[in-house]
Amino acid sequence: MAPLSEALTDAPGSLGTVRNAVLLLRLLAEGPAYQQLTDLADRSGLSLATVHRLLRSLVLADLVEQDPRSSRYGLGAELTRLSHRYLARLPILGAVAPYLTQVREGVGGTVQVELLVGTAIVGMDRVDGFNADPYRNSHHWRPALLEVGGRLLGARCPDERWKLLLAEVDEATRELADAEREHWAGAPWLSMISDIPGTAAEVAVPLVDGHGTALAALVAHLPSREGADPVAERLEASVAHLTRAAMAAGRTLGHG
Amino acid sequence: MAPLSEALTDAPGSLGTVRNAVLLLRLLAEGPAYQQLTDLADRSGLSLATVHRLLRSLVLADLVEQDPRSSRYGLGAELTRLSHRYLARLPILGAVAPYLTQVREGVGGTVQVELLVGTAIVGMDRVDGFNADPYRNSHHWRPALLEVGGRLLGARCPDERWKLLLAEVDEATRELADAEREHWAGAPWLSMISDIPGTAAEVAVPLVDGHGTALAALVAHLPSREGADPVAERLEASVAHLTRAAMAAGRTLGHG
DNA sequence: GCATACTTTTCCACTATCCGGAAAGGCAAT
DNA sequence: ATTGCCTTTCCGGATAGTGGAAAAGTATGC
Repeated sequence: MAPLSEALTDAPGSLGTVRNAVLLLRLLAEGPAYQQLTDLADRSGLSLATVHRLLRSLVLADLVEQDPRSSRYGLGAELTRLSHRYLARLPILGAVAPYLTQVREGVGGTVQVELLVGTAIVGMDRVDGFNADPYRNSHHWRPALLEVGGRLLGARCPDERWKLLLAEVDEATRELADAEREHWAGAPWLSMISDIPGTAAEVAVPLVDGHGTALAALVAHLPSREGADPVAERLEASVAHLTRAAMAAGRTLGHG
Repeated sequence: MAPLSEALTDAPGSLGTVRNAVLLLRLLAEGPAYQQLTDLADRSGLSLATVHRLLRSLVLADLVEQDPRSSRYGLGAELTRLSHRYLARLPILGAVAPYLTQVREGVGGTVQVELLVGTAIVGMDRVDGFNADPYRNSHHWRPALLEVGGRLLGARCPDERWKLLLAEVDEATRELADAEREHWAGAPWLSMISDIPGTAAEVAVPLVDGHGTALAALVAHLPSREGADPVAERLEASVAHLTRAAMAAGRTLGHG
């Protein structure tokens, strides 16, 4: 049976139909954009007829699209509408949004607000730097522990969730993460040499609410400028800008 | 019965459970962030027990969150992950993304890629202008026909969909839209005096694939600069930049 | 060109399971 | 303490979702 289905198999008190529908959405979310019925039936462990019925229902709801050419199935556009509604009413996003442009001014690079959802770190809002690289990975996402923002947020999660995050990465990073967790959880900011071309480093600070829980990460990408001040100095300045914005956002949030 | 439920009531060949689950998601998407069970049961026309069961299932799947304080229900974070996966694999977004920074350079204002989903126009990718207003309505969304991008895309839709769009706006814009549809559908670009503070006008061009169907709109917000060239001139220049990017994106798309 | 293999879709009887009414638990007020 | 409101659980019965198998539709081979 597919790994994903196990995670959902034993969920007492959950409607089977809903469970199966969500399972299909998850299967569609991984792998290629459009997938065939047979394959989905195989991976889900459900019968062909059931999968077909479920997908037809989801298509009717626009949560799933069927490619008219190949009649294969993929995720649907309605998901973006629901997601937008979710984000539009997320207090933390509204709280930081006004400060993002200021931070860009100070940092000079791209600034992003990242959320930890499931085991992935995803960018929810961004302000691109002035001389940003044309290759902007807007909807890219990676396992949380591979990104600086994810480490910051992941280390602050309860152990149960932390284990899930570890399971998503390779042996090397797992060891690193286990060794560094304490440090990551306590640090007021975290930096990392960036994989992104044209960017020297990325640095993140947590966005905390009135109760002290970290809701999101504010991440800046420092551009690499030849012959400019050493990275260490610019990094320090960036941290100052980020923290200031984070604290301001935290204040407007208050005790949620 | 609530207006939304009617739209879903008669959907032959759709599983009732899925239909109801989606109905609840839609109800949660409109109105306040967190809503109470009783209210949802009322609006959906379903029994309390049923709504409770459905919501519990959706919570287990992270598509819905329950506020531990008030035990009210709202949309869940998993929606953003699914939405991200959808967007990450949407060809048109990948095709324009590299050109957005160029367009910003030329236009000097914020540039956005907008999609028509349901009856709403939503921004899927954006590059903020250099002196962008701190008030950036990132996850704002409005009925399609109120925005210039929505008019461009809506007018190109089949009549059936066009009617739905009309139903979402007030009488005045409805008349305007009916009169202008032909024009909007044929125009290679469309502009409009902007409601957004600090912005003089917005202008949009369609992003078309190899078959000539408009998949999205590329929208630029021209900043208002005092004593600068008349808006008309800057608008013309912006249209040039936008069209060039749109054509380049269309080429990399090819015949999908 | 036909034949083969594969994939999607439909049909149908069965019973698993989803539904609604009603009762039981919580939580804030008055 | 009592009342009212909202959430959660319980339960029998009938609905409606399930899976096997057959049919329709499409691509691939020779």
